[in-house]
Amino acid sequence: MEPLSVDFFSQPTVSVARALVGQHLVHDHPDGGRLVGRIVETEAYTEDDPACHASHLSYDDEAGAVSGEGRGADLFAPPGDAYVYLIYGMHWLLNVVTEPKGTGGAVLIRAVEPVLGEAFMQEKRGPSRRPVELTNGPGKLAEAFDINDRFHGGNLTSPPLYFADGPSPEQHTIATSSRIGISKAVERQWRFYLADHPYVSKAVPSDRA
DNA sequence: ACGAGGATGCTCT
DNA sequence: GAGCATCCTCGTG
Repeated sequence: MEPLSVDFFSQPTVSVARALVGQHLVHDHPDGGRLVGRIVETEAYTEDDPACHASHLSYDDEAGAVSGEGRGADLFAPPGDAYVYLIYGMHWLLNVVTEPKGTGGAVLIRAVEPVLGEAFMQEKRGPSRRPVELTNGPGKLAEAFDINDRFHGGNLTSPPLYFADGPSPEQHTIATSSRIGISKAVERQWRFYLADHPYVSKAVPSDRA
């Protein structure tokens, strides 16, 4: 499996979010072997986006550093870097940083369909869990793939954690909606998912909540 | 099947 | 102190 390159992630965030649907997420786990999931749902977050952690920050080109304070500063990192953070005090969410260094943005990986390593994912998530519940949400897939803040700031363009080619996206219908679980910029249709796919998360988009 | 509410801790938008 | 890019359990029908 050849990793998707830095160039792939240096593109505009919304384009990357759409292009990642149908690709694979791969984790070569030291204990669990190779874990692979097909990405079925993503969301885009950009620098000028009120719902994004980078929205109140900017980049000082002279200084070559982020102006302002906050966790969102890491969204200005080089494309292909991991942005992993804790939400609701419990769940890790995996994002991949987009656009050139100095431009803030990332794509949230919201759901995948297990392709390889399902037994290990079952072990991580709990033995009595139904298969569809293993990875049909951003917190769930992080737990199933054993992803937490130890990956934050590392690159996602080489093992052990990376993205790889999947079936051509043109073979599938990619639908869009408002993003899930946000209170700002709910009008932006920046969630991308495979229409009618069973592993897409069940939550309701924020403009119809 | 579905909805309500709680868990739990970091960030400050 | 409030809000948060979530998930699970426990009610009710």
